[in-house]
Amino acid sequence: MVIILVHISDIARMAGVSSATVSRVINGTAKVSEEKTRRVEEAIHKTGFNPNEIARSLYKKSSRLIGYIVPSILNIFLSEVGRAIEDEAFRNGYKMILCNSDENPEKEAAYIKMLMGMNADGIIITANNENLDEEIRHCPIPVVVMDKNAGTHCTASVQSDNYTGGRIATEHLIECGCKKIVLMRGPQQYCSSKQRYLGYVDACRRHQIEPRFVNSRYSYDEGVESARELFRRYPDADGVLASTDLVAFALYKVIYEQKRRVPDDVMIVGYDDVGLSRLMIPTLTTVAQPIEEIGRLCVQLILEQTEYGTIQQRDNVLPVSVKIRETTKRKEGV
Amino acid sequence: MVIILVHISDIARMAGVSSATVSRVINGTAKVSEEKTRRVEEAIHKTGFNPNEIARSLYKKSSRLIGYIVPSILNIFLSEVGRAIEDEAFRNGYKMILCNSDENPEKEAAYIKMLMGMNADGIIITANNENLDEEIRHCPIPVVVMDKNAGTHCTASVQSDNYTGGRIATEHLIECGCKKIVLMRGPQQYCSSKQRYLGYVDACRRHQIEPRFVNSRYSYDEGVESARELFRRYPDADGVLASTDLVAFALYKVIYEQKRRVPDDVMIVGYDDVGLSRLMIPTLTTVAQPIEEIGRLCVQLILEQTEYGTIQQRDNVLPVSVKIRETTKRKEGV
DNA sequence: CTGAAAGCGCTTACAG
DNA sequence: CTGAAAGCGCTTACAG
Repeated sequence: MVIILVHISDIARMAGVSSATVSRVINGTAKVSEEKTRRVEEAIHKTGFNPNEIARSLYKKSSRLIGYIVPSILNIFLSEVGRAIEDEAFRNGYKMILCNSDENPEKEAAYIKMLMGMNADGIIITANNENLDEEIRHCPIPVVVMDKNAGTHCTASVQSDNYTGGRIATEHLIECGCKKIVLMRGPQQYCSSKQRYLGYVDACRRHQIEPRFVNSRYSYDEGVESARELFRRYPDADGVLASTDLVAFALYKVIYEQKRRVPDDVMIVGYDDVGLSRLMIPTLTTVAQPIEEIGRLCVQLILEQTEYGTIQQRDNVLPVSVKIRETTKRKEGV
Repeated sequence: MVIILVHISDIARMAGVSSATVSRVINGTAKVSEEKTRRVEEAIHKTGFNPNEIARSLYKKSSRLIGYIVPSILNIFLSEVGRAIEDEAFRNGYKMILCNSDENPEKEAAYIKMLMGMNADGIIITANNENLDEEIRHCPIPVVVMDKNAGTHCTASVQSDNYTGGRIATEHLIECGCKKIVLMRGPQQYCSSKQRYLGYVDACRRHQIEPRFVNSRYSYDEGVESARELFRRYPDADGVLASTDLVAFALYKVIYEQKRRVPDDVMIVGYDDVGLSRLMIPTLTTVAQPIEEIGRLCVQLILEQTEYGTIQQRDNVLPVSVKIRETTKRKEGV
């Protein structure tokens, strides 16, 4: 089957006008007489003409494409943010290119270069690359950094209030009556983890509780290791703050192995509030990041920069809250 | 900060050659003298020149972009396939545009139109849209349909062997000694679900077991409903085939509520083998779809069609296998 | 081996 | 209001 592509010149010929006029009708960029408008619209309708975006992009220097660069979409939190970004992009006529970097700086650089070459309108990136700021120094398109502070060369940053997250999670456990609270502390080179740690420590201090922690990365398997270490070092722990919901899930496994009861022996608070946390058994109390809003704001910032050439607020910190579910419960007599 | 974009003409001037020669050096499309090649490469290196892909696309009518249209990336299986697609695309210098359709035909159509307008090189779609085939009839770019049979107008299809999946899952439960096996049957308008059902029924017949089923959609919440109905209708069920791993997870919840023991009272087999199935407690026996391979093949088919204008095998059915974990166990004396 | 020229399919000053 | 022309930044016949 041969499919004949129709171009703007075909429409022009059919409607007896110039290509310029057709373009004006399509984009509404200038007044066109009613009669010609009608003829153009008819021709477009009849042929199913779909303007070539690439040609338009070349002239406009904008492809209405946004790159989302993350370690991996297999990380549920990043996947949920990606969904939110894609939604907001779609609403505004943009498309999202998904880029999994595996935290590999070369892959990140390759993607940034690709996106630049494509006249992407913006990049949303979450990376732990030391050189990222240098990397995007010569990037002519807006770069929004997610989940960390804005470097010198990026356009803006969006993150949630990790300090408060760490603090209120701890306070919640304290209110529930926990005395031996242990933090599964995420990698301290991530400023999100560092902030949560600080929030945790401050809450402990304020309530005269001794801070304890084990280091924990964000993957499930490493979560299992950390959880084992946790109960080795703190066998009497009665409250645990997991670094993510997935790590909390890993913690469940160890708790199950050790036949500890939740929440009676140990209470648990996760972090992120991904969809999964509501499904776990027992359902997981967790610190909810405003995932929808994070995604929406990242896109909005890019549109703002593209449209006005500047941005109202460069560093954006979104509020978090504790979603109380079955893994925490106020103890009798507290 | 002003970023000066360098163009091919700048390189040409710096190297004292024509743009054509620069292009030839970059693309290796023709012999260029050593001396000029050196000068061009030097200029490119010095300026960090990054060719404008949009301009190239316009001429080449290929943007090296592949669209992945799915109901939602929040579906873990689709997210994992997406990761595999993106990997394979990256390896070949392609980028993936992620499109969540929410099973909304209008969104699907909008995305297909967008992708056509962008000279995308291919579309990978999984949809249950009756009119999809008509939709892509006038689509000049290759369309690979995932998880269902190829319609008349699509380029190719990729799916795993759902009939066998249903059959071997059932046989596994039978071998484990289950007598009252219930299928949580996915929507029968999906041919994948239908095939699994047929495989289940055939396995039952062959072993003189009566087929039983409850209808179940693919979401967690609907899974919970179906699981409740299941034990209402078949309180003595000793083996359950869940329609997906996520539905199996929903089943866990109901089983937990009803204090049934797994695998002693009920054995469970999931479907898909998403990462989550290995993390569940107990770990889930499931029918593994070759996720990596599905993604890779979808991309390969598009490249094949793009490169050769034809495809070796239009309908592709990939093998499945049972991954045995803790939810099934051979009963004593079987 | 190499350059001038045409062309990819649009959009927008410019002139009327 | 409208069209002819130039231009977006590349690539590739074409001619030498």
